[in-house]
Amino acid sequence: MQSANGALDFEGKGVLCLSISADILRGHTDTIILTQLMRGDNYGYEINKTIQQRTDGKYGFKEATLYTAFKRLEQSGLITSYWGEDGPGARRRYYAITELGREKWEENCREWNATRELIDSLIAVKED
Amino acid sequence: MQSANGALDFEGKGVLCLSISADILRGHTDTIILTQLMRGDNYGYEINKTIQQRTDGKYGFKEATLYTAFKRLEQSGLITSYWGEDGPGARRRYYAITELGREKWEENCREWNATRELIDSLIAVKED
DNA sequence: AAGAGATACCTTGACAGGTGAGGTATATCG
DNA sequence: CGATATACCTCACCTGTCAAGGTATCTCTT
Repeated sequence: MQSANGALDFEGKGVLCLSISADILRGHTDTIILTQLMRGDNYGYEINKTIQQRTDGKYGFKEATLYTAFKRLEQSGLITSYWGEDGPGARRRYYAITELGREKWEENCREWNATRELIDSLIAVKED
Repeated sequence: MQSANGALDFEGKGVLCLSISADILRGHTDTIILTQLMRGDNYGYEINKTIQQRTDGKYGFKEATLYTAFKRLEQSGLITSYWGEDGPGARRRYYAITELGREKWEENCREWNATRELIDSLIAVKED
């Protein structure tokens, strides 16, 4: 997954990425999406835009990544989905986090804290 | 890659893992290995043992992962290898970090710092 | 001398997540 | 009417991880 220059190219489909290689974010995709849904029901396109805004355009999911993640999360019972009311623009599929999803989110956050410390200690060049 | 319970099982081949799912460490493998080599030439088995010691047995590479990583790093010109002198025990293949490897290591460390902040901001449930 | 166990390396096939490249449909604006 | 934005979806491919196998050497025990 790591590209030749170690970073993602700046490319189309409404997604902006730079500096952060895909493999490093891998494993956080689900947690990031669950986090957005902790704030309330939302639909894919909007979730991704929020993420891009929050990171000043530094990061966003590729659409394929996003929708496979939704599928995976729904099949795992962490989220549910429903079609939004017919409003203006294209139809929207809304997602809602389940109780199981909330538990998973909390677990993932704890795991992230542990991981941060772990990696910090493993990429530090120091004597034993 | 995420196992059913979201964590790695505690299993054989001299590797101890718990709590941290594999996908989360993915992308840091190369950096972790390069870090060990920043301290001096070393061989695979020892590198892995050091990592396990440093993490109090919480993390270690599976052997297959380790040796594929060495291959990948050598093919990318980030490390070189040579057979150790015939000493006691089995033969050892030593690895040394190259100048390119040092540059990559520094780049990866910078990337890690950026990633940490990024994920911290993305898994925080707060208002805009 | 035979066997167990630790050290040390390696390969193969399967699997899962990310994603480029394609697609569909609707609404708005010039 | 065409372009653009919104909004969703699928497929094939690539890459990293890893279970499960393997080989060889040395030491310690029986």
